[in-house]
Amino acid sequence: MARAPGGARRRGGGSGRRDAAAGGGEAVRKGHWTAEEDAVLLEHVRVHGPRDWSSIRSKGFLPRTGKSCRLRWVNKLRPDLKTGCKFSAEEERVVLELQAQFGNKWARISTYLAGRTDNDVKNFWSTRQKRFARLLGTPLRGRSSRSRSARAQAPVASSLESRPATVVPCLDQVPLEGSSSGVHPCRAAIPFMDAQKVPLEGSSSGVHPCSAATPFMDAQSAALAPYDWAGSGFVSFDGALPLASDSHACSSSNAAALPPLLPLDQPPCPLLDFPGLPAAGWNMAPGFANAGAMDHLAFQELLPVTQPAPKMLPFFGTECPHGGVKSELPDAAPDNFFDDLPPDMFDSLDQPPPPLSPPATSSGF
DNA sequence: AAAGTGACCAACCGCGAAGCC
DNA sequence: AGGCTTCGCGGTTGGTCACTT
Repeated sequence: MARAPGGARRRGGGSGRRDAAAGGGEAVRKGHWTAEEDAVLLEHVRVHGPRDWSSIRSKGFLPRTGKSCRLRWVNKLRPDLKTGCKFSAEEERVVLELQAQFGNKWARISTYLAGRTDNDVKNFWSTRQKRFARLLGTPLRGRSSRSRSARAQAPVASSLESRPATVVPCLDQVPLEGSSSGVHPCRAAIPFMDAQKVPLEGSSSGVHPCSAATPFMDAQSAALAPYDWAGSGFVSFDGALPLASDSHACSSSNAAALPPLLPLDQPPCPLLDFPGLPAAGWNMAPGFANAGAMDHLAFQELLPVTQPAPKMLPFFGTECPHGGVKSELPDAAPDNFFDDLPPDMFDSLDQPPPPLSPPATSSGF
């Protein structure tokens, strides 16, 4: 949703309050950022890189805490962000699957989504949870489940994350469009898979999810997952999306003993080359053109970006005028592709994930 | 047209981890 | 080793816009 530029709105009303309390006497500005502040921050990043946030204030560049500066950079000023673009169906799918895999590790999840921040993902998920809660008539614990008016009347409860033993909404009770009755929730819940063919955990087939999932995707589903890693075990149904640095490992005879296999340990590194970058507007340090989760690495090594990073997630559709992309999956994958699914559909898979081989260190973790 | 509500978004806070001295 | 500082993350809050009633 296109919004008034930062600074147009003021949190708490007025022209941005100043907290004189924090710090040693000097007022710390809070609230929305002005264009001038953004410019100062950008200049600081240009010169020093996305680091030394505290020095921004200590050196008197901005009356903002380092924390606030970092947040502003990460969420709004980073040049590789998609701003103003809703999550596409594919992004939505990725979020769902990674959330099932990682839980509410938004920062981690966001590394797999070009141009999306943890805040984006978090907000997206939260909104989605609320939507489903409403659809299912199963109020979420916590603020998210309440309408604004209700919010004002009730104390804030626990977070979404702190839900107790998960109650997986019974899909039988959910009027799923096109869902076939009698299908195991795991099957029904994943419409882009051929529900009848997805091997269930504990099935006697002995088919490793890695090798099993892909071939069972129907043609249309496959078309919806054009990213290259979709074909190598992107989806698994044994509780967690597997991670694997070597997709060939899936074919190993002792596949069951293998670490998780999701071939995502190469996070969409530096991500997209966004034509909408303000590259011409401000001089980015070398390596910043594709700075993302790799901010620090990119800057530390000052890797010149000699060629655009591959578009890791080209399926997101056409580019938005301001640098993001619009979903372009008209009929096959409507934007509300998952809208008919219960919010906790992956909760049944949300068991403590097996020890993951951490994503490649290049991911910045 | 106004009120109510949902969706989206920006930014804050608290906490924990990591790094430094 | 322990305290302090900085940074990063997840959760939460509150504002605005858009849509519905």
